[in-house]
Amino acid sequence: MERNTQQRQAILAALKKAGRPLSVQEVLQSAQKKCPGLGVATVYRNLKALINEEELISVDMPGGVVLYEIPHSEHHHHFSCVKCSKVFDVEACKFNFQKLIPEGFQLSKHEILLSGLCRTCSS
Amino acid sequence: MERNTQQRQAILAALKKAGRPLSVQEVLQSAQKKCPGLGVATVYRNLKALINEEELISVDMPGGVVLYEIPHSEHHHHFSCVKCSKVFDVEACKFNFQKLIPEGFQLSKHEILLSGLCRTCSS
DNA sequence: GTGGATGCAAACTCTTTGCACCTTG
DNA sequence: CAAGGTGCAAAGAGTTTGCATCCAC
Repeated sequence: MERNTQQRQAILAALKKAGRPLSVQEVLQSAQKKCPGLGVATVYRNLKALINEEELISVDMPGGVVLYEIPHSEHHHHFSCVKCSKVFDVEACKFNFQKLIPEGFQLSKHEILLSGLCRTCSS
Repeated sequence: MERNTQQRQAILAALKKAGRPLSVQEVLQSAQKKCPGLGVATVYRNLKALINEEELISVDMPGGVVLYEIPHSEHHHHFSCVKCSKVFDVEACKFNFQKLIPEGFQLSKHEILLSGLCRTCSS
C-alpha cells in the first residue's frame, strides 16, 4: 500500500488529531468526517498496512480490544482509565525486567499496562 | 454458579494440571478427556463464573487471546515465548510505577507482559 | 422434585476476503 | 491508462444466548 489516498489521509489525520490510542471504531468515526462513505474494511486494511510500514503501532488492551496510535516517542507505555476508558501514554521506564525472569530465558520485549483513574476522573 | 458439576470439576482439573495459563480451546480439549461431550458454551460459562468467584484469573495476550489460570501466587506477571507461544509466570516485581504516571493520576493496577525466548527455545 | 447447569444451534460481534468499480500517479 | 485501493456484502472466527433437557442437591 503506497498510494496516498483520501481514505489513508483521513485515517492518519484522525490518529494525529486524537493524540492518544484509538480503537478501530473511533478511527472510522473520526475519519468519516473528512471522508464520508469510508468503509470499515478500508480502515482495517489501512491500519494493517500502516503497522507494516511502521507508521503506526498497535496497543493490545484487556478484552481483546486493539488500539492504534502514531509512534511519537521512542519507548513508552500506557495508562488506561477505569472510569472513562481513555488510554494515555506514560513516560519511558528504566526498570530492569531481566532480573524478573528465570535463568536461561531471553528477554526481548516488555509491555506495561497501568490502570486507575486519570486526572479528570480522579477529581 | 455454585453447583459442583462434573464439567466444572473437569475444567478446574485441567487448569490445575497444566500449571500455566491456558486458552479456552486448551481448557476445552483437556477437560473433554475427563468429560466427553463437554461443550464450548459450558467452558465459557464456567470460566466466566470462576473468574467472578475469584477462583481463576484471566490473562490478556496480544492479538485478543485470553488465557486462564489458577491464581497460585499473590502477585506475578507473565512471560510469553515468541517461539513456542507458551506463557510462563514470572516472579513479583517491586518496581514503583507510580512515578511513571502524570500528576493527578491514580494508579490502582499494573500488568506486565514480557516476551522473548524461554529456556527450551533459547538453547 | 426443582432450580441451576448443560448441550446444541442460532445469533452476535468483530475482522477478513472476493469482486466489480473507481482513483491515483 | 493501469495497477492498486475502495466499498459492499458475504464469509470466517470467536463468543454469547435461548431453550429444552438433565442432574446435583
